[in-house]
Amino acid sequence: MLRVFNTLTRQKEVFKSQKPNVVRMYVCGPTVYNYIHIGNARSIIAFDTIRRYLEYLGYKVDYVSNFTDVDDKLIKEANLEKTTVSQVAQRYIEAFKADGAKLNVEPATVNPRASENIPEIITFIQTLIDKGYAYAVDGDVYYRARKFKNYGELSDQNIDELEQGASQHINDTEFAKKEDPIDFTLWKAAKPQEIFWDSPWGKGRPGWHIECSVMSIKYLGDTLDIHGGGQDLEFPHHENEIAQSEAATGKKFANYWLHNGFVTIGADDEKMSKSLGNFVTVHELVKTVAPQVLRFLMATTQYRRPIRYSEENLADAKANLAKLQNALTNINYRFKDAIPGSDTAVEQAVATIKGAFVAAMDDDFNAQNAMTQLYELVRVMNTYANEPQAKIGTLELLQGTFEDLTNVFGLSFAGNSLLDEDVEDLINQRNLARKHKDFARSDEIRDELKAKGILLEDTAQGTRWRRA
RNA sequence: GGCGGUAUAGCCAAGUGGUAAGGCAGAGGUCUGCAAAACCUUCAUCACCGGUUCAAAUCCGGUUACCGCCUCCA
Repeated sequence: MLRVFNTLTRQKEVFKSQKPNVVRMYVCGPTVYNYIHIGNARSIIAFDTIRRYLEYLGYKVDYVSNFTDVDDKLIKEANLEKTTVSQVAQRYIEAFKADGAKLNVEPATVNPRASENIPEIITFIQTLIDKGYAYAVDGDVYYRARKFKNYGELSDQNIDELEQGASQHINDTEFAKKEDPIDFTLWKAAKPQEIFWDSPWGKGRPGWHIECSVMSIKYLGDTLDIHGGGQDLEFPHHENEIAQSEAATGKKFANYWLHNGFVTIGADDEKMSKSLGNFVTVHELVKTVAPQVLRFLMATTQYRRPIRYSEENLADAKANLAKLQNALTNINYRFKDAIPGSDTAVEQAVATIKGAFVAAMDDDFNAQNAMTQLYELVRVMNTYANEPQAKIGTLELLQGTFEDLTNVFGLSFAGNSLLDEDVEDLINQRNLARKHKDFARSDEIRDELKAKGILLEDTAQGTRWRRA
């Protein structure tokens, strides 16, 4: 039975979807004015892993994640490059999808864009005005936060205790227009030369928070099963989404709120963020680090915990990944001399491992404990790879279980493809040399292959190879 | 100021009352022509102080350090 930590209640709750076997899930996506960095990747991978586990459990997951493609930063970037907002957005949306593919992230069911949902956004804002939850001032529209009785519930904020301007990102002229400092923008009037859409309040563009309410409701319905995002979105973004959505629909917006922890960097473990400038983009990192290494590091850490970004952690991830790959390679090599049948002791061990794996993931996606089970599976695989007589049924079970479990983390391992004939020939020559105890020649061939990135291993069942 | 998070071996990290999972690195061993891979064995009393309890990393009180959010951020 799956239990998840719900930010709304600050405790683990039994997960129950509204429709049996279907999960409606919305995750806040990026503002596409730049390449995504490791911190963004963490969020994407965390929720992709959660999605994969839900799918492992048999749920169909309707997964919606937006692209914020209209906002101040995009306008600024477009001006800087002397191009249009939509061209900047298009470029980074494509980059986002390319990075995601490298990280083995499943494509979302829908990636709605703010700019493509303007009529719906305007209608939604009008509804809020009609209900008295919003007001227009000089072409801007603001949400009357204090009128929403549960404002602050998600992040446990007492409205009167909020320190105005504590984040140092306030704009005095904007505050002057608001009835109350905590009110937030739904619609923003366009300045000259800025991208705009016509609206009942004049030319302008949507505020940041409104698009998520509008698009999640449009694609997934009034009440989501799961709403996800980074911890930095709890307040005010998600608080505002709740206020907007529930004021408009009169229904609960999301049953479970999940928030992932940050990626930290440096001696003080500071949060990696664009504003601090201490970020590494995925685009850059994958030039020197295999994407799967990053995926491993992030997917195998419990999603709410912080992750320190460091050379050492990447090296650890790489070593562990090799451990997994070796186990699969070792098992794969036994098919050629295996006989039909299966070993019940191994089958029982595998069943125990799978049970413990599910129990771990059921506990708020405890990836660390789940990984412990994967390592246990690896041990069983390696031990079985040394069996004098392997059986096909057991090999298939080990191989299949390994694939199913690693797939939950979004890891996929290539089997050994056939070597070209020259390499195969060299291996045969070497084995002949070894037979004649010509170890000089034997080692020479091994070094030659090593230079090509192919490592040989002599086992009781013959020589096997793997890529370095 | 308000709200929240973190502190466990050289590193990563699980564990919320019953006597410290797992991985990497290290040490020893088995196997091997040598190697590699693998397997086996080994390696901590849990930031600090005080309290409750037969029993605490786990509960209570206090202290310290670091991080985050308070309308830019995943």
